[in-house]
Amino acid sequence: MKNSFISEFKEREYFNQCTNSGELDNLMKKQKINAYIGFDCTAQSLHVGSLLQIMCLRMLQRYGHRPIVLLGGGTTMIGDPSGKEETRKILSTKEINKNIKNIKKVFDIFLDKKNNKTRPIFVNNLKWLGKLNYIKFLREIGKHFTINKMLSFDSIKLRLEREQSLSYMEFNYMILQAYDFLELNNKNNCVLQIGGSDQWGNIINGVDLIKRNSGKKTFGLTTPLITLASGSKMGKTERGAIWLDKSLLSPYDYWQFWRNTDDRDVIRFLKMFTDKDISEIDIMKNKNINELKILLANETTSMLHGKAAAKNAAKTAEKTFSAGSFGDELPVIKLKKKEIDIGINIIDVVIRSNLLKSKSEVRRAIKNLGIKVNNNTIDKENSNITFDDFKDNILKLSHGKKNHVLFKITS
RNA sequence: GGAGGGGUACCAAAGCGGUCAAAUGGGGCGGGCUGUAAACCCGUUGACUUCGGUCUUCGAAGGUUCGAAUCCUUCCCCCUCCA
Repeated sequence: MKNSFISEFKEREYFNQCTNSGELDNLMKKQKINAYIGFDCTAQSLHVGSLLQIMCLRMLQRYGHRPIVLLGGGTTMIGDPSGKEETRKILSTKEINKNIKNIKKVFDIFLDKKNNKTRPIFVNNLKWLGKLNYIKFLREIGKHFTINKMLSFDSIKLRLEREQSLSYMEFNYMILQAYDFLELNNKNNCVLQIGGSDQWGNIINGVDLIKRNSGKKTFGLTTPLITLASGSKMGKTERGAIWLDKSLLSPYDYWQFWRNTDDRDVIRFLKMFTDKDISEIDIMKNKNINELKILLANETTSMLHGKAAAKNAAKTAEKTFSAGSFGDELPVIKLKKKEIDIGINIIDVVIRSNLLKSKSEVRRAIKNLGIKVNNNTIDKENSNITFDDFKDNILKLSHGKKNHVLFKITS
């Protein structure tokens, strides 16, 4: 049973549901297959919420299978009602194309493009969805779907039960996704669709459609929704999404995200989000939990941003937290010499750092002893920053224990 | 179509003419303890402020009043029951 895609899939806790995992396992042992995952292109990039799916694609490659990355240029124009309370905002084609271009970069990083046998195929479903003829589509595809069944799917049912409006446009989403699978099955011999657990309904619709339309057997496989030990969804922090894009989230912040993992999630995340062998992780289990967190942060960060960036992030964290100093991965803000000559208030400096948004927040933070300059707590809100506060032209400003910014003087 | 209930800050939910920038809980943020964890304890949670105050907010728009989240009118949206 060892060393099969499905068994490792289960060991790493990627497994939620499968249309027929025994049969799929046999198939994947016997031959190399093409499998696809679709990605929504509503946002300008992907965030950790998609990371598990990306890891699935990587694993496919490791077992010699070929991943197909479907960037939903067409379906994004419709909007998946799954798990959504309201209709999504409708994006223009231009915006979607811009997003697709940027999202593709993520896969260029995570997936291996050198091996000819496993090199990923990128497709945009707008290519076929955009050309569909309505009457023809209804006659050939629409006839396989019964409204009775469509109404029973969670994505639809929940919306109707809550009497939230569901447009005819969105109602068609699952058919389009099913059609995607059919198309990929025909054109690319794709026999497996993987997705998050919320995609189950959409996926089995595709499996059914292919069966009815061409009599071929295909598979669906889903991953669980990752909830944190604290009960919340992964990847959504108050400060914003954990983007897989260094222009939206710095390597250091990405590293910090993993470093701050809840104790109870560390082993699970090592299995899910690193390439470490399961056996290796099992041995490490008893290691110091903080070392494991650092390992997790290093592994995940180097996978996305490269070894050097991970190392820098780790070094900066080490200096900032353990040595009470600072590292060069911290954000740097420039301050003009003249501004200090004139006299610049601590409140304005904090605002400039973007650590806090309003002056009231800053005043509050000062009152709560949450603002520090070079590790010294500020307790008066009407103090000024002076040249003496800069050592080697650097001033470290902190909000709380984890948020630091460096200031430098420029003439 | 008929009858009733409701829309309050990030969320849930009190308030029902002045003492309301609005109880309470959750969440967030900060402090303490620790391990950049969890749990727990404390503080804080509209904006601006010369710290005296000032300005904007309770579905939307009007009105009554010295004064409205609270009363009236119209409109929009949601929920429950009946047909």
